[in-house]
Amino acid sequence: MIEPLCAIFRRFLKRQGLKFTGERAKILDTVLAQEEVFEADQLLSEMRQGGHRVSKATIYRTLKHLQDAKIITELLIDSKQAHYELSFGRKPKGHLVCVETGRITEIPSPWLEPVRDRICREHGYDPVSHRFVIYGISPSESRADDPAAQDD
Amino acid sequence: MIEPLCAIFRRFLKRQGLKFTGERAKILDTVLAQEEVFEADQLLSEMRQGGHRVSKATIYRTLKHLQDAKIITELLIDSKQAHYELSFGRKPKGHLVCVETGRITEIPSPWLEPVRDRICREHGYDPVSHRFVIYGISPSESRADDPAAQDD
DNA sequence: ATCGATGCAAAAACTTTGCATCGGT
DNA sequence: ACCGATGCAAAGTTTTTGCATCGAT
Repeated sequence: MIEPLCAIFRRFLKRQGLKFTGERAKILDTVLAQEEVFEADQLLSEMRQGGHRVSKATIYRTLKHLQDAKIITELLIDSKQAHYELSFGRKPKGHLVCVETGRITEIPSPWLEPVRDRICREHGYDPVSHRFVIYGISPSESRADDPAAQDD
Repeated sequence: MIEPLCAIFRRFLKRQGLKFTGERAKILDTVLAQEEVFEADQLLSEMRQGGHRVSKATIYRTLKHLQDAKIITELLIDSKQAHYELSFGRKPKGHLVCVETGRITEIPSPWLEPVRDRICREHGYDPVSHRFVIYGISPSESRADDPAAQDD
């Protein structure tokens, strides 16, 4: 049986001399409800819709702790805004991003980890993590772009 | 013999009904002088040091055109700031980033392109580009972190 | 002469921070 | 009771935009 992430976060906080507050619990709940990649902003509005009042500042502060606790991971999809995903107990995934719609699809890529470790070894680095992002145009979009494509 | 990038940029601009100005020429020169990954800010200060006065706005506007012209590529190293590198006529590279020093090393990874194309095909996507970034700790840094390491 | 380009400063978008107050432990 | 956490608003960063003027074609 799996230990709930809530308990894991709680333990992490205690170890750091930090407190497990109602706000942090609510934020973690909202994070756990995310099915896909999410942003700070999105959490805020979902929480407000759910009738929970939390400040932006607390969201950002908590996201940082969740990263330290290895519960979420920051992705690098674009350089304007931070994107996160649940990562606890999961192998790092790659991401396929549609440059037209912004849609993000996870792609399993277990073979990347050995590659990363080999490259780090070659450079004398200690591996920490890695990101693999593919940009493409999703099916419906590329068809719309192509005047030669016949749809019947 | 290789056509100078300046001419390529000029042609690109003309094709788009845009103008080749002194500022754009200077910015391209400065970009071409970059040996590694660079940022908008860095270009600005290097140009000012070189006695060229350009506005931040023009730098950003020109960087956008240089990307459209495929002369530079925006990397995704962190979500705070845009990083660029010269990319004209080069295969996409991966990047090894030291999380302690911020140092960025290019890593050739020609095998990623076929992987990208296969994954795109599987999802019905048209491939556009990809990014592969490895985070690690560079040799001297990881030694400094490790109290057991003996250096003699 | 046209119409895009420039510089400046203001605005925007995202994230961080200072401070008084609140609340876990 | 202590000391970290919160909310708010202000400040910080990076990037974008409006506008009057400049300049390439």
